[in-house]
Amino acid sequence: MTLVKGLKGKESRMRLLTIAADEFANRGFHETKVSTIVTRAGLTQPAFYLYFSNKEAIFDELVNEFRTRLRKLVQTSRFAPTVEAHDVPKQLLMTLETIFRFLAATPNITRIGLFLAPNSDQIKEELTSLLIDNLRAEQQMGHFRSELAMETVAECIVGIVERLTLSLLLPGIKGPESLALQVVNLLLYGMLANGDTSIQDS
Amino acid sequence: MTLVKGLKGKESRMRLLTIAADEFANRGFHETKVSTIVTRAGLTQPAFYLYFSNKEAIFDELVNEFRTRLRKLVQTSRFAPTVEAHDVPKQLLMTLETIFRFLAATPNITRIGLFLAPNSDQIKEELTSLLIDNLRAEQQMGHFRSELAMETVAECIVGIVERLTLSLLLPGIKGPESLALQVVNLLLYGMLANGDTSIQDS
Amino acid sequence: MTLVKGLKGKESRMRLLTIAADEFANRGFHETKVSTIVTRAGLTQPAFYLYFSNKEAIFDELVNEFRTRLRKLVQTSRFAPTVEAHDVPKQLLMTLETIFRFLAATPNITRIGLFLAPNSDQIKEELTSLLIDNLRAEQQMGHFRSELAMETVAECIVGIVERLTLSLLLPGIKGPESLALQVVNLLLYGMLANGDTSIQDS
Amino acid sequence: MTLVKGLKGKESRMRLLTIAADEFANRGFHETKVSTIVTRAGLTQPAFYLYFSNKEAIFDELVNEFRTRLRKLVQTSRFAPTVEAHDVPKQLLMTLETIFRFLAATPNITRIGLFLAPNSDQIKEELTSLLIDNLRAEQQMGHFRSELAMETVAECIVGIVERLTLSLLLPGIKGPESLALQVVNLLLYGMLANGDTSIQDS
DNA sequence: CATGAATGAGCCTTCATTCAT
DNA sequence: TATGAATGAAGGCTCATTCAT
Repeated sequence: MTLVKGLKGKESRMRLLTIAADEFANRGFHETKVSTIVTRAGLTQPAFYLYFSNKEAIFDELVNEFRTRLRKLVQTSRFAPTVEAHDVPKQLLMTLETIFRFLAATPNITRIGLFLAPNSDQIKEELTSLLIDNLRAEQQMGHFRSELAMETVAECIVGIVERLTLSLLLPGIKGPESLALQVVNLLLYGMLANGDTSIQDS
Repeated sequence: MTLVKGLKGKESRMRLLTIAADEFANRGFHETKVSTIVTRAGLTQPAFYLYFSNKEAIFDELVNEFRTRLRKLVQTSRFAPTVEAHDVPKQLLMTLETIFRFLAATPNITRIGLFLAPNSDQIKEELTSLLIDNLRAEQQMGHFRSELAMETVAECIVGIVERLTLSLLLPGIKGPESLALQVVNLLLYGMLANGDTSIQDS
Repeated sequence: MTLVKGLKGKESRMRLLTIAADEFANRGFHETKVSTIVTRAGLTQPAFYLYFSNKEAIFDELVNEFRTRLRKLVQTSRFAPTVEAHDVPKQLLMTLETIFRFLAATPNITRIGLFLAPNSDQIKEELTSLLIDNLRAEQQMGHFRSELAMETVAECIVGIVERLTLSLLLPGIKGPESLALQVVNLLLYGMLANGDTSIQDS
Repeated sequence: MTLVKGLKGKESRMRLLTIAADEFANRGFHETKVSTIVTRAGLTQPAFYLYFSNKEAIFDELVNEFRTRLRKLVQTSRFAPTVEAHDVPKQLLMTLETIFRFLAATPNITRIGLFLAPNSDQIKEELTSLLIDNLRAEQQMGHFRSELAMETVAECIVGIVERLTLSLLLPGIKGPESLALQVVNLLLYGMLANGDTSIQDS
């Protein structure tokens, strides 16, 4: 007999979610069949509809899980406003590490929320605007160059994060810490060997 | 009667390609129906198979068109190897401008090749490795900081380009020149207001 | 604890019957879902099968309830055989009133037994043949015109009753007494303003 | 080769309609399977959707066909306004004969439109209101008794027609002419052997 | 007396693709 | 160069019903 009433149902639901995440991440929405999910979960088709109203519903739930967790993560890791100038690199580094670690820890819903969801753009926009707030605050405190348009910078950071995630992080080629470090190094200090040339001058 | 033999056929084929690009770009592969393409082209379904062996074939043709054109573009705009240090920014700027202009000029196949194609990763890898070659050459000439791993930097640049393309360029929010300028400014000189702090120090 | 053994079960069963009648009457057999009945009754699906062997069984029980009650009613209100000529209208009036009152009193099972049951024809046939007996007796006593075929007349009366029930009685537009009166008036005296013309003459 | 372009399609469509009418009439909407219709028509399932957008669509088309034809019929057979008193029976007889003949001639769509359609009530209402117009006109010309409420009389006639159709006409037990004659006889002259008793007197 | 959990069976519908003309 | 007509293959979903507790 079951110790906790309703436990078995919760477990079936959970199994379906996990398997669905795996299927969606590796095959995409259309190539993922309800029949496959259900078979892998050791259930039959009607059981699926016991827990989710349709195929889209389970997909959306996964997308929302990613979205919610990402949002919480970014909101939590906001720069402390009283940060000293020499703390900026460390702060940025930690933020990026946190993000990369989260993305690496949940690769399936990352793929779903970041690359597969029809509304992945919204998710990224949300992330971008949270970043913009942080960046602008730093900029007004004089930590970042005033001539940089932070909306664009934020988009760049998001672009960097998503590309590195897809091609280096998720395949396991590089780890979260390594990537965070390189990104900070690139973004803060730029590529040039010496800082004496400015593009505006040319 | 047609003046040039096969002209009408060529035109039908062209129409199908153009409409397909529009449909694929705006709805994705699965949501695009052969029946819709064909109807918009003023043809019937069997006519479609006169020109393309199946739905994937027309999609692939569009992907390849993008891929080929992008490849040509990047190969052409390779950095001249004998470049002077103060030319680096201008060179990078021009390269990025060229790329953004190309992407903005053919928005439909850009969306297809960059975001929809299952092999869009390959396309980006190709772009990345071309970039790596260029960047490494510059680095060895002492123009770029030696501690930067150019494979990662190249990925970052590609990530930046694709994100800015999707969220600012294709929607027409910013133009190619403006974006190129901002990217160069960010990448070359970094974000910090003054360069006296190093992340390694922390 | 329940005072009377099995009381709770009887109540559940009753509740299911009442709700099922409502659902069947308003949606029809196929559009009525066991799940709905059960939910409205505050029970779960398996509980349903504690009381009824299947969906058809509960439907049939409702149909039979209607059938039985109708049969009793009609048998009871049989014409007294020794009726005087001037009592005929009153008798018919009372019979019709009784029927209309019964139908109006239980609208749900009326709808089910009269319009939804696949065997509603049998029910009506039964009613018809009871009517035929009565009518023929009257006819032989010289109260009704001898050239009328009472089988057909009985069908007509049943048709009138069912139509008036559906469109005027159940919606509450007219009451049982009003309808009975009009029907008697029409059936006994006919429509013609004066009786001097006969169809056979034409 | 086909003589008339598009003929084959029209024929397939027609076949589907005819077979569907037969299935619906004999089994009802839910028990009728698209697969059955299509098999009987010598086609496959997708072919069905070439001609009808779904199962309901073909059902509705049959209902509408019945509705339209019935409407036309009744509108056409309207009483001529200048009718002489002694023509009334003949007129009514002809109208009823026409209706019964129509119903008998197309038994399948009759069953569908009159007893199966969810909106069969509307259809009958429409018929009723057309009847009311006719009856009232006659009444005002003094042909029918002024104390009869023609709305109710019309309902009665419709009820008679539908019941006789179902139990005597469609099964082939009686023919249109016979039924029409009996109905007229009953409706016009009433059931009483002599007209000297009035219900109001009792 | 009742429930949590699950299933068997089946139907509608869609879409890319083809055949014959 | 094209069309009218049709199909193969498959997938999502629903519902009545049952098992084990």
